Amino acid sequence: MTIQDVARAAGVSAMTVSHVINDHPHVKSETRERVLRAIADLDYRVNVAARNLRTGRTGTIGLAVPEVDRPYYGQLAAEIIIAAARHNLKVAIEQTGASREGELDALALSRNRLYDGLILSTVGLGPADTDLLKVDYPIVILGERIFDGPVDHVAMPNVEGARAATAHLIERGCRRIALIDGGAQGDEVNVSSLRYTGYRQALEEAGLALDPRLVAPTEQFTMAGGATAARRLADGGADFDGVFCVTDTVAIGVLRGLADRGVRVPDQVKVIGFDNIAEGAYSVPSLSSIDPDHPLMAGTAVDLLVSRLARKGKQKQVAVREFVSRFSVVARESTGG
Amino acid sequence: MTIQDVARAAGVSAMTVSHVINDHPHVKSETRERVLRAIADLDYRVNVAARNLRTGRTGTIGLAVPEVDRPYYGQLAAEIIIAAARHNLKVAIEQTGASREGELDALALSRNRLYDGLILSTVGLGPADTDLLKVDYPIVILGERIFDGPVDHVAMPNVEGARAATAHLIERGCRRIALIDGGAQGDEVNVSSLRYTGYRQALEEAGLALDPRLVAPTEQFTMAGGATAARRLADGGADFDGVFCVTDTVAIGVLRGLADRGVRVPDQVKVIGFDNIAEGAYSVPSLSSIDPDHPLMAGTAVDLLVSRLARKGKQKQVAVREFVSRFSVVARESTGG
DNA sequence: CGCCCGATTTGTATCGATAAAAACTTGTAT
DNA sequence: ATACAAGTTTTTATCGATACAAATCGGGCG
Repeated sequence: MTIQDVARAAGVSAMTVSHVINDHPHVKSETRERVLRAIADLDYRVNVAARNLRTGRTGTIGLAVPEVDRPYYGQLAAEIIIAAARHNLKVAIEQTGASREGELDALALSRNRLYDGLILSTVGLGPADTDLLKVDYPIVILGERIFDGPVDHVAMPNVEGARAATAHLIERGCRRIALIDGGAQGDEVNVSSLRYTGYRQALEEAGLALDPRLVAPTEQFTMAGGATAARRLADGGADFDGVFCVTDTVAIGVLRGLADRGVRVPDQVKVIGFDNIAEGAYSVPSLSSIDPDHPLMAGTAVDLLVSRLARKGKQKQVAVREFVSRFSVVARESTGG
Repeated sequence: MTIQDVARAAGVSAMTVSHVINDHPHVKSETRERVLRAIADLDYRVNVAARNLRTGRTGTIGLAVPEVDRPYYGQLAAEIIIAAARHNLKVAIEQTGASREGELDALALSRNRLYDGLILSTVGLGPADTDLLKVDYPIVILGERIFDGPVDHVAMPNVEGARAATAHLIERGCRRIALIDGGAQGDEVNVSSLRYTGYRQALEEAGLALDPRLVAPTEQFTMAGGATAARRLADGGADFDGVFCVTDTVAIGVLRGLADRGVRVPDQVKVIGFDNIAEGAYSVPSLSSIDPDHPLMAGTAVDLLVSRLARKGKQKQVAVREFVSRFSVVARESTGG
């Protein structure tokens, strides 16, 4: 079942069929009808592999995220699929396992031309990998800027959001605010370090001291990690009345960890996260958070990618673009009372 | 940068390069070395579109799920990606939006030969669509059996699991057990109706009457739907001391809805879900559930698909296979006390 | 009536890899 | 030395669609 069969059935050439399929102008409507009928009769479908080979386009973009089963990334993926569909693009999802190698693998796959472009949610790649991003297909990085990277970049307002989250706790009466983050990893600039900065700034602005005993690291941004960190914090003896968690997923784990120790939220301790994942609206207590406007981020990431896809051959000298999303504070029960 | 360039650089023919790439035997190791060096020097990558066209295989399987951002499907997708990787297969995720059209679209895409096979998590397709599944590439259905469908099928032990869940509530002392499910849709066999059957059986076995006022429908299997149903139930005046929810996602919404009405879980009402999603272990209270062994289901689905991929040309007369997973009851706080 | 122009249709070459089979090597048995 | 088998490499054709360019058609106009 090829375009040739359709051509034969419709009594035209293969090229005419191709023109019909691709909505080219200059096809008599009577001919178009005949071709369309033949296509329907034979139940013909284009062979995308052949088309890809000839055109060099696949109509698919790659999305590489650490893990699809983490709510944040699942929701991000859903948004990106929606945004890509607006441009008639399919999305193939890669899991990088939050590792540098996984992210490099994702880059390598695009080089196989499986995808026309790649949206890469980085966690593991660092400034040292800048060179690896100098490839001949479009990339958009979702996450922290890779220093001087040669690619477009969509980021959250990490510092400002974290500052607002912490300020929100202060406003609600907290004075001894714990931070649960990824721990310092040298001088690296990442989600954790940026949000730590925002936390520090907010404390400073309010004239509150930063107590190192209240900074609890968790290696993984998971519910398990959050629960463990919260229990450790509660067991540590240091007094605290608020917790800012590096992500909502961690925060949900923290709510659980505090419940394990009989700490009442928000009465004794108030909790706020970052990301505004859907689950936060349904936890008990419901979770206050920073909403970085995911649909906007997803839409922007796809738009940036698409604009470079279009500009394939010609003037590829478009300046690297940087987009930082906006945010809003979503106050729910966990900081109420 | 093609295989020809590599051949030239290595001083061999394109076929020899192809043999090296595909690990064919009968390549002198000295020649292999030379080719590999040329590949590395030129940083060559195969053009998968060309390979796909020639071989008719894409190395990618499709996974069509209602929505990736629902925890159950996200976790399922993650498991399937892992299982597929064991067979060197990539997974492309489609969202069907839980609609019949979306599921049909996913089928159509495979017909475009974008994928070698399809794992389809059905919600909308019914017995009437049996014919549409008679296609020339392998399909595995994840979900309820489409009556007499011509394809392999992986299911959960819905009736037995639901019965066990309800029995668990009874065992913990519940006597007036509510059900939150998808509502009856005619005689259709689906997740909702099967789990309803299990619920009914368990009540019967325990000699408890089925009170229609305790059967609360929710159109969507979402947290929002669960919360709404729970609030309606609590407001309805009918007395109840247990709730069996059709899925964990709904159950988490139910926990929220009950909290909204000041109903204490598990003191006043015990709650159990179905699926054992990761979030259930971290909710407050943590959620009891039925664990249908997702890794086993995902692995089986991929294995079934792969076994048909291998048998492409030859004897395709392998009987349709049916796999029903096992389950276990996971008791947590929501049915404790 | 012949010419020209735009609209419509078609022929040809090609994208890059690999299947199939032919051709060439080498080693070994006769 | 000769033939043959096994190992190694190359030649040729092809997968199915589309870019490009050329051919054909159908009025309108001088």
